[in-house]
Formats: sequence, structure tokens, C-alpha cells
Amino acid sequence: MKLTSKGRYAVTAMIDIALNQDKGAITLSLISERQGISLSYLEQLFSKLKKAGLVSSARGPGGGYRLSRSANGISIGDIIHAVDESVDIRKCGGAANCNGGEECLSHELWTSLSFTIETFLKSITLQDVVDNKETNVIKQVNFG
Amino acid sequence: MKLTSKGRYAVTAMIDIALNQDKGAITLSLISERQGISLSYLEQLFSKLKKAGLVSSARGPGGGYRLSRSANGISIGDIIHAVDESVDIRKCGGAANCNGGEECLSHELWTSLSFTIETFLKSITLQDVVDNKETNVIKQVNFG
DNA sequence: TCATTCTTGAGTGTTTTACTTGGTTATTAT
DNA sequence: ATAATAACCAAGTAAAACACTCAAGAATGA
Repeated sequence: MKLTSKGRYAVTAMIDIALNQDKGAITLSLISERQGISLSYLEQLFSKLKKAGLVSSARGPGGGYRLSRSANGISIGDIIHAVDESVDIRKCGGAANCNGGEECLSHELWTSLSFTIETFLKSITLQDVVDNKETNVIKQVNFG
Repeated sequence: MKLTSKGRYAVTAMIDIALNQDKGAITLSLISERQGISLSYLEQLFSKLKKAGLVSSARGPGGGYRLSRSANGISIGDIIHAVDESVDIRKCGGAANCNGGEECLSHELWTSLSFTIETFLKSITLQDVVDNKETNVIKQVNFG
């Protein structure tokens, strides 16, 4: 399970762009100032966000980053995955060899939890966060 | 967000006890062998599980650990919390000062996610896992 | 009494995290 | 041209966390 500052910073930075995209390309220096994130660290994150196709870039004066598709089309999960954070809680990563070649006793539990988190992150878009829609989320967990 | 081997080991060990509790007290050596977890590491984890009131212990031959209440009454969340793993994803831990005294843009999102995970872990008991009930979990996330 | 088992505290190598440093390359405005 | 801007890139690093090990001690039962 990896959900740390890296993923948080990436999401925060993407929200910043989404909020300001009407002003054209957004520079990392601006994001750095506004969100209190180190510029060099942002560069590393945006290298990955670009490779994942979530943002496009332009160099030189007037340059910066833009979302490469609408904020509705980018999920929080997309961003987290782009910066290499994994939501998989299982030691084996799904290989089911957690205990000397065998599935550990809690394997299915972690599978369920990973799925729950994954589903949550995929269900929320950048636009939802900009609109503060995630504050009204209703969660329901049932056993069959 | 902290969900690592520590929490996984603790849950796996507790499942082991739940599965074998009819045989009386379970020694850490047995759990260590069966689950492939270092004995000394288990000792540390059980020190915390005992402090949290989830297990009781007896020394000497025939001794070992028992669940201090029924497996139905122990949630996975109880175990995770007992070994000091936090499910809170927010940098500020809820203080809402993630960005220089202010809430960061993604604050509410992490609050929602933390709540989702917390709810999941609280809803599943040790007995559910022993019965493999978590494999049939149905997840539903709606926006209001 | 002796083996067993929990109990406790300290130490340790490895990995990860969250950066920093120091550049280079492309683009634009003057 | 040239200077400023801003993305791009590679490497290094201090501190923390992780997943243990090691060593000793104390209670218990056969």
C-alpha cells in the first residue's frame, strides 16, 4: 500500500491546474508557490503525469502545463497510478504466494480492500474534486 | 497512509488464532512457523495486541495467546489500529493545515477516502475472514 | 529444576521518501 | 542575436520508516 505525499502532491497540483486552466498553461513555479510543493519535486511528478498522457506541456515564456483532456475525464486513480503509487495492499501484489508459495490467510481480505480503494479512486474525477462533490459521497458496504 | 506488513502480519496471526482457538492457547512459535512470520517480530506485535485488549496471554508450557473476546467482536480495524497503523491518508492527519496553515486542495478527498477505508475495515470481523465472507463483499459508491 | 513461553528493550541493515543540486534544451519576446 | 523563461533530465542525499535481529529476563507447568 503506497499512498503518500507523492500521490497527494500530484493530485493537489492537478487540481490547481484544473482550477486555473482558463488562464492558459500553468507553470510549475506557480503551482509550487500556491501549493507549497518543491519545484524540483513537481518536475519529477509532472514528468510522470506527462508520460501517462494526463498533461501536455509547452516550453519557454508563456509555456507550462495543461490538462490533456477535460477534468471530467481524469480520475483520481489515473493520477495516483501515473506517479507510481500502488493501492494494492497485498504483499504478493496478487500473485497469491504471500506465505511460502501459498496464499496467506488474509489474502482475500486485502484483495477486497484494494478493490474498494481502487473503485473509490476511479469513481472520483478531477472535476468532482474541483466541485467538492466528494464531500457528499455515500458509502455502503454489504455482505452477501 | 500506513498499511504495510505490520498490519498484514497482525491480521494473519489473529486469523491463525481464530482458526485454532479450539485447541487452547496458541504459541507465537506455532504462528511463526505456520505463517512464515519472524518470532521476534510477532512478539512485538502481540505486545500491542495485548495492550489493546484483543488477546490475553499465559506464560509457561501450555501457555500462549487467546482471543480475549469472540472473533465476531473483533474487527479488522481493531487489529490494524492496535499495531499503530493509521488509515488516515491526509498529511495533516485531519488538522486541515496541509498547505501552510490552510487546507490543501485535496483535503476533503483524502478525508473521504480515509473514511471509506475505515468503514470497510470496521465492517469486517475476524470471524468474517475466517468464514471467507469478505470474498462476497459488495461495494457501492454513490454521489449525492 | 528445567524447559517452555511470554515479556521487554535495544540495536541494525536496508529501503523508501522527499527532497536538493546542477545542469540542458526548447521557446519566446525584445 | 540574446536574454529570459520554463520545461526537461540525472544524480545525489539526509532522514525516516521498515522489518526485522539480538539479548536478557520473568512467570509457569511438568
